[in-house]
Amino acid sequence: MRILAGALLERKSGVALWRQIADLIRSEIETGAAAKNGKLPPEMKLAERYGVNRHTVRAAIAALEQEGALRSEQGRGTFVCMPRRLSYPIGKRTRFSAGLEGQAETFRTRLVKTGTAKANPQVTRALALPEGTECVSLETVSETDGMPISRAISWFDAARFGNIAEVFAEKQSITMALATDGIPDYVRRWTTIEAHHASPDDIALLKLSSGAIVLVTHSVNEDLDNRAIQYSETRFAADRVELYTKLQDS
Amino acid sequence: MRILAGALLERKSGVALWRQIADLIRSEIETGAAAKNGKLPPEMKLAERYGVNRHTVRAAIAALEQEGALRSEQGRGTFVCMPRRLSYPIGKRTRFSAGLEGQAETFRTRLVKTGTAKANPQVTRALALPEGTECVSLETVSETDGMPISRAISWFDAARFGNIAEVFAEKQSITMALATDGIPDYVRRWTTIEAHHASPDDIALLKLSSGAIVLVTHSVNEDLDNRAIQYSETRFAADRVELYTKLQDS
DNA sequence: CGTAATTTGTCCGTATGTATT
DNA sequence: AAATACATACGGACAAATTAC
Repeated sequence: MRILAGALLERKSGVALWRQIADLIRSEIETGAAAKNGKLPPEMKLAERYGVNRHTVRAAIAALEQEGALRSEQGRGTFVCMPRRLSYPIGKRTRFSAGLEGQAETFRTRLVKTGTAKANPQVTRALALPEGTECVSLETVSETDGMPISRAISWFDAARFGNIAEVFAEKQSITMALATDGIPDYVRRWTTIEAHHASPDDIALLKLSSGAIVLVTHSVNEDLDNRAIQYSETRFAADRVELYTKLQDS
Repeated sequence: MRILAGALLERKSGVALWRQIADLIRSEIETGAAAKNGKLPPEMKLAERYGVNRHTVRAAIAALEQEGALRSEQGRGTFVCMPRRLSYPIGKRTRFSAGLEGQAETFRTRLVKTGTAKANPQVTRALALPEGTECVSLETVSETDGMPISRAISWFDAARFGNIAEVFAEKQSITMALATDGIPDYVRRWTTIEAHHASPDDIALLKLSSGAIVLVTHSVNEDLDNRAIQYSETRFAADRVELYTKLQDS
């Protein structure tokens, strides 16, 4: 019956079967295991494979259609419309769109929220500022081809970059906003990488499913005089990206 | 107070309420918003805050207990037990115990399994060997202070390092085993980083609870003549480590 | 010290949603 | 389409352990 699926699907896990199957199909699409030539097996075959009823598979497919990963056509079949995992380089010269060049058609970073406030110690320590310094925060969501890839909160010293939110709103790029503010170039000083369960905010902004994972990086960028100018927390949808580093100094 | 929760919690969304609340509490623990002095508010207060029944909160807490984030004691309360993360540097000169120096008392890498076989294409490509080349694999588990931190599978060209398993068994260190085999020094060429749900093997070997996360790195080490000598997959317990990189080349 | 208040653990029952047959 | 089984969520009651007074 459902002996095989019994190993993969859990029945009282708090997640409905159709949603688990949706998650499964999504991840199988990513590894290329589910779909030959971009076409999914028939619903009956899938129901058999997962050891569930056809109606349950249909609910899963409906959800994936809703979120844009699949498109099914009566009489023809169900087809994949979903990108593969992107490889995001974290190096000395980390830039969002430049790093993903060639892996997607369009790039966009959208401003979600901005504010100015006394920064918490974590931020001021990273930026080497006195505790309690006023900082500007920029909350953004980055997308490639309409799919959210990551969201970030960045902090800047309000005394030097008080207007960065407005400049960003115009230029749509932090690199360009910094250039306008007298920072022609900058490099990544360090990056820490953690993995966490997605928070409710992650789930909403990155369009994740509950139980999804995010790769969380904290990083500091510095100008060419080695002065810290930007501290960021970036949260990547872990099933859409891998991070990548090449030959690095100790 | 339950107006707020009403905006965050969705009923009939395919995800059980108790699971959504578990996600919420987990993220609040991480930001430190949920627990004062490491103690969670009483179940009744939480139920009130989220606008649900106490039993639903209990289900959420039980899930977080299962995954190792909370511990509740009858009559006393529910307490946070998220361990502090070790910071594991991935740099040009990545070494296990040297990297964690000062963060723990004892370090140990234990050999779990070893074998020789035709390597799969992923391995041979990384090592720049002809497809189907015989490779030695070493499966290890690394611990600090008795707590498993990571496990790794490393592959070496069998023609050059056919005896590395025996040498490792004696030396208890890959660096020393390579030195014995004529590799006085080596550097990290590249690293990719992904995050996944823990596999059954991860759960067993790293003593994780079900539902835990692993940080998965793939990496290649090369000798001083830039010849690839070692390809590794390392799986870190994500709630015990963060990865760290400093100033790195493009 | 004992007693009451707090807080978690367990049991019952009922209504509704989900999945299969 | 209907019957069945199970999971989810709620409500209440009381027991057991700990803490406060």
